[in-house]
Amino acid sequence: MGLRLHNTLTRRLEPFEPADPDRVGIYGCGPTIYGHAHIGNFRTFLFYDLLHRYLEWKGYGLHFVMNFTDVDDKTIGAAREAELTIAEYTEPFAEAILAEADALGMRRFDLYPRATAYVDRMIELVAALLEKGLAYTTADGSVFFDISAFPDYGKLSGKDLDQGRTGERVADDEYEKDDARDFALWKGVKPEDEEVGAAWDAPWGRGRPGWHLECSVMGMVEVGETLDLHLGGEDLIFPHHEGEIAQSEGATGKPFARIWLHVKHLRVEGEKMSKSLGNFITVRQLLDEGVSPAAIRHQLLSAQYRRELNFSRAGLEASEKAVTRLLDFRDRVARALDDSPGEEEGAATPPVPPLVAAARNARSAFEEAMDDDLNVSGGLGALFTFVSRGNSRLDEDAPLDPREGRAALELLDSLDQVLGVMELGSQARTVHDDELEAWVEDRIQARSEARKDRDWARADAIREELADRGIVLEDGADGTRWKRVGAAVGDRG
RNA sequence: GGCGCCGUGGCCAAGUGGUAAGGCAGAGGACUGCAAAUCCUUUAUCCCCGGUUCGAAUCCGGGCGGCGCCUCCA
Repeated sequence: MGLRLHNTLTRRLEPFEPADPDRVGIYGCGPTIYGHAHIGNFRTFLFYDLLHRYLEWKGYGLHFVMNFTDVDDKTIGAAREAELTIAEYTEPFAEAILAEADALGMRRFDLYPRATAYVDRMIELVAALLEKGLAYTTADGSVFFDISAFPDYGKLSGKDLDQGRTGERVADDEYEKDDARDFALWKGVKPEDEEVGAAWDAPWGRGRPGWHLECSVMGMVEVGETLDLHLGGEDLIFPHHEGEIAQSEGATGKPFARIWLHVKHLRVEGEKMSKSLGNFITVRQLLDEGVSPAAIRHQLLSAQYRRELNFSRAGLEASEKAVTRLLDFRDRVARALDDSPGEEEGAATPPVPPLVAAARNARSAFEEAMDDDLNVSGGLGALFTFVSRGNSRLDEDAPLDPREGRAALELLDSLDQVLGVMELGSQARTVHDDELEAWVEDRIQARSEARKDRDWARADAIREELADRGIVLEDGADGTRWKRVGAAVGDRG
C-alpha cells in the first residue's frame, strides 16, 4: 500500500500517483505578508513541512513551491499607513516568517516566489482568457472572469451557484461587473495603488492583478500546468482555489492539480481564532515568551491535518513532556549502546533480538499510518509504543545487544526525519555555554561530596539551585547526569 | 437556505465490522537518602434511540450537541 491522500476535488481518498516520482510538483498557498504570521498559518505551513519531509522520506524527488502574496488590498492599505512601497513594507515580514519557520524546524522549500515578480506572466494569462472569451473588461480598466462561460466553476467547492447565498455578500462591490459572482482578474488602478507602487501597465489599462490570478501564474510558471499537489488552508477552497481552477484550466484546458489538499483551521483555547476575540497568537510571541519550539511544533503537528485541532497552553505542556520523553529515551539508548559489549567474532547468529523486531514493527506501523492521508497521530502512537518497549527492554538485566541499540537509534532518527521534533528538542537541550556547563559540573561535584557526607539538606539545596536554572539532575548507578529541561510553558512571570 | 466536518477514559487523540493505540494528568507499587528518569498495576456503558449483522465505537435511519465554508482570513 502506498500513500493515499484526500482529494478535495473528489472528496475521496486517492492513491498518490505523481506524473514523475523524481520531480513531484507541489504548490502550497503561502501567507499574505502584510503582518506577522499567526499560529494558524503555521499549522498549515507545518503540515506542508510534514508532507515535504514524508515524501522525501518515501524517496520521492520534489519540486516544492510556496508563494508569498505581496500585493492585495490589505497590503496596500498597510503600506500606505506606513508610508512605504509594498515592496519595502512586505519584505521584512517575509523574512520574519522564514525565520519563524526555521525556528519551528521547517525545512526550506525549493522556492518562495513573490507575486509582484510575475506580473508580466499574469498579464499574459489574462490576455489569453480575454482571447478565449472567458473574461471581459469594464470601463474602469478592470478585467473579470466570466463564470457563466466556464461550466466547471464550482466543482472544487461543490457549490451550486444558482442557489443559496453565493455572491450575496459582494452585491455592493465597488467594481462594476456583469454578475456579482464574477471575480476580478485585474483591478483597474486607483490613486492609492500608485502611491505604494502597486500598479502595472497592461494592454487594457493600468492596474494590479487579482488574488487568484497570482497563484495560478506562480503555480504554472514555477511548477507546471498540472500540479501533482496543490495545498492550502480550508478557507481557500472557495473562492480562491475555485478561481485558480477557472483561470488555469480555462487557459490551458488541462487539470490544474491532480490532488487538492486542504488543512483545517486551528482553534485557540476552544475558540475560533480571530482579531475580534483578541486571541490571535503569533509564533513570534510564543517564542519570545520562551515556549519551546519543539513543543509548538509537536502540538501543531499532533492532529491529522483534516481534524480539528485546538491550540492550548495545556496542550503545549503535554507536548513539551511528550518530546522530553522521546529525548530521554534516545539519550538512554545511546548510553546503553556505549556500554554494551562489542560483537563477538564468529559467534553464532542469534535470533532477532527483541528490540530489533520492535523497531521493525514500529517503522511499518508508522508508515502505514502516514500512508493513510498523513495520519500523524497514528504515526506518533507507533513511535511511543516503541519507546515503551525500549524502556522496558533497557530495564531488563540482560545487556543490550548492540544490534538493538543501533536499530533503536536508527528508528528514532529515521522517524524524526519526518516528525522533526527530536532534532528541535535536542537543540534546545544542548548547552552552548561553557561557563554554565562548568558551573553545573562544579555544583554537581559539590553535591556529590555532600551526598557522600550524607548531608542531604545541602545536597537538596544544590539540586534546587540547579533546578532554578533549568537543570534537572538524575542520579544513577554510574553517577549523576544532568539535562536542561524545556522552557516553562505558560509561565509568563 | 446550500455544502461539509465532528461527538471515544479527567484532558488531548488513534482505531471505520470481530469486544478499545498513544500522549498528558491522577492513584497504588518497584527503584531512589529524597528526587528525577523508568517499569508494573489501575481509571472507557466509544452522545442518545432505533435498524442491519452471528457480531458495530465502526454500516444504515432518526434525534441531540459542537464546528467550518458560502468573494479576497492558512
